[in-house]
Amino acid sequence: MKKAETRRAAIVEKLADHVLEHGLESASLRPLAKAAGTSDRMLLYYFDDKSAIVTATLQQIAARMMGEMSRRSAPAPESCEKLLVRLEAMLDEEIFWPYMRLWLEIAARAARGDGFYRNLGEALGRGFLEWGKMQLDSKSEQQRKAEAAYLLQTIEGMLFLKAIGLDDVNAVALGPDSPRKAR
Amino acid sequence: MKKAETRRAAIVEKLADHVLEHGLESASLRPLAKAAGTSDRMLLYYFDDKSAIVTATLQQIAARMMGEMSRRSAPAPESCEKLLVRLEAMLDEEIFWPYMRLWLEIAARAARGDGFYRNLGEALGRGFLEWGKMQLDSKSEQQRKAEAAYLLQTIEGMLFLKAIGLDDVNAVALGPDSPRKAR
DNA sequence: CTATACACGTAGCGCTTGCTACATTATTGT
DNA sequence: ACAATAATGTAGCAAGCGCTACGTGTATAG
Repeated sequence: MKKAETRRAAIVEKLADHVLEHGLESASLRPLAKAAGTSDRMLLYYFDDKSAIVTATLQQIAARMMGEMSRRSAPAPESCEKLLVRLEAMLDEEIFWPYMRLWLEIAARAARGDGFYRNLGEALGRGFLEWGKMQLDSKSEQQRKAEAAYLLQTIEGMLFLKAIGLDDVNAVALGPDSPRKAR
Repeated sequence: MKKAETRRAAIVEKLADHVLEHGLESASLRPLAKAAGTSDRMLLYYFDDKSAIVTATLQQIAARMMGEMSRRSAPAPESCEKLLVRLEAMLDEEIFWPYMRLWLEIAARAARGDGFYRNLGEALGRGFLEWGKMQLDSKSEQQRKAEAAYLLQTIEGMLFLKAIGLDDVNAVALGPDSPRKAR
């Protein structure tokens, strides 16, 4: 009873580690089971089917990510530019990269029309918007919304370019000659 | 001799259709062969192995995409803002969506460290930068570079948000209250 | 002490994956 | 016409996929 839940939770922890390291593509039952120190048979004993396993694992990962994010919240709201600088720095922290490349995988599956990943992606995206709004010291609610949206769009663009090895382009796009800085 | 090349080219056309519609994930030999009206056996007769098939197919797709892009080049260079509007419109053309979601898949694989997709992604990204530079009427070379980078980063951000169903957020991020528009 | 529910191993099913061995038919160049 | 070569069909392999049937040991409740 209680033991089952404990064991289940321990398994999910290890599954989260594995998925963060190897992605969804290699998330098939036997490798997952091995990573969790059990068998495919037992994974399907603790969970209904594979999709339940993936759901629980991604929930765990989302929780971890949320923890990392809130640990990096500013003590007080700040300006959009300053927040962007902090987000930029986060993207370069190696701790975030596993989450980020997984995030890309989720987006790719959502783009293919998979409803599960589409809903998940939308929820996580809107979650970020809420987090962003709380960090911002915008003048109006309209502006708060617009700035949060701007930040989300921008860091996703940065994520994408980083993924394909164009970090230098990111630097230029945020540099002094960019329209972002032109005022 | 010539017949072989012709047949090969015809096959690649159909493979490109299939990959554009169903993505790389479902690009396994037997489905591909079926889409091309042949057998897995014959695919491996015309190509060395699966990776050669994928390479040829993606080359064909890149060529098609390039055609669509150049067909939409402005007659004369234009400002960064105007070009962004045109790119925004392209992203909403249904004809581009198959390319865009495939583009996301490539980025996701590149982020996972797959060298093949990393190189491909970087090459395509830099190709876009060149295209963008040619469309821009920037004042200096520095600015041309920065604006092209800005455009690439921005449309990738838009692509990402569109993928997870946040088109509304895109609209807000480009709207009047966004820092992008702040004088 | 025994009956029952839980926990887990072993083995396998039917299917798909990339790829190959072998044989056969078409199409050539001479 | 014939020999060589190109093109294609049939079958199958070993591995991996999600999932299940069936057994067995073990803990616990009556």
